[in-house]
Amino acid sequence: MSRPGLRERKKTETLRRMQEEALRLFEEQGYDATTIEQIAEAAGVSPSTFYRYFPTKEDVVVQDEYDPMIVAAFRRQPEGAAPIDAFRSALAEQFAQFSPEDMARLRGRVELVLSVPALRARQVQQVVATERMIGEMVAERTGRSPGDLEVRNFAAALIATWSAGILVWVEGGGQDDLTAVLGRCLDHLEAGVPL
Amino acid sequence: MSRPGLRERKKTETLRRMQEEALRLFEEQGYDATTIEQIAEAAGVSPSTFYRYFPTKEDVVVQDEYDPMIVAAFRRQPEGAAPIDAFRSALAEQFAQFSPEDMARLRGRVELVLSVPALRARQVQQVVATERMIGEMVAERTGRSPGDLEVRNFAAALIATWSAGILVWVEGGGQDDLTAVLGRCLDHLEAGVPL
DNA sequence: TATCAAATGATAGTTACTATCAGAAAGGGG
DNA sequence: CCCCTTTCTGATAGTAACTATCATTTGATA
Repeated sequence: MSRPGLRERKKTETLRRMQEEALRLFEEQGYDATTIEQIAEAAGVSPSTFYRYFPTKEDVVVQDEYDPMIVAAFRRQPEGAAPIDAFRSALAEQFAQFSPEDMARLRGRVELVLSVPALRARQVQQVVATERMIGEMVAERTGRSPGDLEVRNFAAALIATWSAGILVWVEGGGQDDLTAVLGRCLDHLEAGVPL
Repeated sequence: MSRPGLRERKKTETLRRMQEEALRLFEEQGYDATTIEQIAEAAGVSPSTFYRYFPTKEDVVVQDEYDPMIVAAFRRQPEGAAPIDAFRSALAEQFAQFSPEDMARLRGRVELVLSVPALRARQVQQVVATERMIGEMVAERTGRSPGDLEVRNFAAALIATWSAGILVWVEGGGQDDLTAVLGRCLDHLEAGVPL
């Protein structure tokens, strides 16, 4: 029953502080120019402690809570729906409950990740994991094998469209309605990406 | 007129030797367990020289000559053709002149890249660059802007399909006809990735 | 052969990351 | 309140990728 004890509170507090200071330093002096020592120093811990919380420097930035949320939303869609429609609904549901601050944070993070090669690389691993999850879910829904060429192709194309949409959205300054942009991407994909 | 002098021949020879020895060592003892020092030693050069040829350890493996070739083949396709058809032809033309040895090498390299996270990350940069080039070419052909949402989406989906096809091909042991696999992927994409 | 430019090797340094171990701090039982 | 166990932290030492710099060698050229 007992709420999180002092020990656990201290841990989450330390984690939050390290992330905050790290992002601040990255913005102030750039990602590469910021050392682990500086981050640890700013957060009032030793470098050893930093590595206990984050396996790599990149992980301070790239630790996605959104992808799993959207995958979960996808899973909640009715069984009968076409996979692409299920995904469309899942995206809409998810972003509908994002506050403007959430959107701004998302955009800021995407911009940082885009500007630092090491972070971009790390982000890709996340995306690949998400692609695999989607592939597995779709395989289950349609009664196909996860290794099926079309299942793989569907998942790959879906992720690609999703990413392209977010990129264009960020490049546009985050002014447009993200759900609408992604909707247009999905429509275009469903039509066979004609030009 | 004069053919490449001794100097240049030595350079390409050194490059080839370093790549060869690196791949051998990677296979024998693993990527991470192989140091630059060992590669340099095996190739009979100093570590300094290694870094003069390859900016990073990853670049010994990931330095694609195929992507540019396919982009060039794409560029050679008739102006009037639909972009997706142009790409289909470009792929077919390209792989048609691959020897079985080339195919085996391609497969081996893909497998190595897949198995090492650092290499996968590096490979992505290449793919992103290729995606951009395709986007620009398509924009030019269709008279649209390179930042156009549909142009971006087309390029992203195309690259995704391409990658998915190669992955499935490699997972199948490279037995299937790669051109056929990629053809099926493109057909599926053109149909709107239905499931 | 003498000269110039390019390629190489050697050295020293920075930084991300790992391994290990001793000490501090939190939790639970008497 | 004190002891004991567990968990977290800090310090130290080390590896290896990568950078910067400079002296040396080697291919090209006149």
